[in-house]
Amino acid sequence: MTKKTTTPIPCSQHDHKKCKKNALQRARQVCQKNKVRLTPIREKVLELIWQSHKPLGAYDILGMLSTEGQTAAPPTVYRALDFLLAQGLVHRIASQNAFIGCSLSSHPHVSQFLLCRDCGVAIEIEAPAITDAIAENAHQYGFSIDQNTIEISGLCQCCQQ
Amino acid sequence: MTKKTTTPIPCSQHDHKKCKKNALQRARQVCQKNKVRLTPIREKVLELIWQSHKPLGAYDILGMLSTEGQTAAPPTVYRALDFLLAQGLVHRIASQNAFIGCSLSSHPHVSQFLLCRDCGVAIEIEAPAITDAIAENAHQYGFSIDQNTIEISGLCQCCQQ
DNA sequence: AAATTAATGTTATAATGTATCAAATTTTAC
DNA sequence: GTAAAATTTGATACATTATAACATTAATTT
Ligand SMILES: [Zn+2]
Ligand SMILES: [Zn+2]
Ligand SMILES: [Zn+2]
Ligand SMILES: [Zn+2]
Repeated sequence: MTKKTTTPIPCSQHDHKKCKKNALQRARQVCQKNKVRLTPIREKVLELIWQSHKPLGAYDILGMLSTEGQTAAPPTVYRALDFLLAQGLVHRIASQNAFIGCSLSSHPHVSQFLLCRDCGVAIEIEAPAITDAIAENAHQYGFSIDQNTIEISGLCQCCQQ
Repeated sequence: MTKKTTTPIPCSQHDHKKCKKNALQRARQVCQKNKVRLTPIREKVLELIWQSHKPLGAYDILGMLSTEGQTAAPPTVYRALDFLLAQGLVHRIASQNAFIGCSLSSHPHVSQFLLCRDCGVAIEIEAPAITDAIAENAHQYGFSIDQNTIEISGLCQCCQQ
C-alpha cells in the first residue's frame, strides 16, 4: 500500500525540497513504467520547473539552462516539455503560456488549477465535483471530452491578507 | 419582458445571419449602457469574429481587415479585441490563442466553452453546476476567484458520426 | 558490428503580442 | 463656438512564444 501523498498548499510554508524530491522520484517511476527515457536534459528541465510552484515560461527555462554552463536553443526546451507533457509530468498553463510540475502524476487526472495573480503560485486541485459537472454538461450537448483546461485565477489565501 | 435567447448548437444548421445580427445588436446595447463607443473598427472586428462560431486568431482578423481595403497593423486589432474583451463582447480562448464572440453578452457570466477539435466550433455554455463546483472548491482553499478559464476540448455531436 | 531508432544540436523562421510616439478624432469646459 | 483635454487610431519597431528542417550524436535492436 502506498502512502497517501499529502499535498501542502504551496503558497504556504512547506518542505519544498521534499516536494521536489518526491516529484522527481515519481517522474522516474512513471518513465520506467511507460518504458520511456528520462534523459539528463529532460530531468534537468523537470527539476527547473520544480524549483517553485509558479509556472515557468519556456524561455525562463531556457535561460536557466543556459546560465548553467550548458548551451541550449528553444527546440531543446520545447522537446523536453513535450516529452514531460506526454508523460503527464507537467501541465501547460494556457492562460500564461507557461508550464508547471504535476503534483498528481502518479494517477490519472484532469488538469485543474487555481492560479494566484499576486504571488503567481499554481495550486493543482483534484475536484471530482468539477469534473463531474463538466461531464454532465458535455453529455447534454452530446459532446465527448478529450481534454480539460480548467484555470481559475484569483487570490490565494496567503495573498488576501 | 425580454424574449428568451434560444442558443442553437452552433455546429448544427441554424440561421447564422440572425445569430450574427443579434450579436451586433446586443453589442450596441451593451456599449450604450456602458457609455463606451463601438467605433467602426471595433464593430468591424466584432463582425469578423461573428462570421463563424470558430475562434479566430488576431492575425486572422488582421488579414481579413487588410483584404477589405483598409490597411491595419497588429495594434489596431489587439486594441479592438481588448475593448471587446473589456465590454464582455468576446472571449479569449487561451488554449488556442484565439477569440470568439460572446453568446451571452446580455448578462453576467463566466467563460465556459466546449471546443471541437475536429470542426473547430466553440460552444459557449452556461453551467451553474460547474461554476458552483469551482466556487466550492476554491472556497476550501481560501481562494478568491477573479476569472475562470474553462475550456473543454473534444468532439462535438456532429463530428462524432 | 551493422542497421535502426531515438534523442539532441543548430539555424532559421513563423506566430503571437506589446511599447512607443505621432496624428487625428471626439468630448469636455469655458 | 472655440480651446483644451481626453480618447482613438496610425505607424514603426520590437518582444515573446513556438516550430520547421536538417545534421549529428547516442542508444537500442538485429
Ligand atoms: Zn513545494
Ligand atoms: Zn496534474
Ligand atoms: Zn450562428
Ligand atoms: Zn460569454
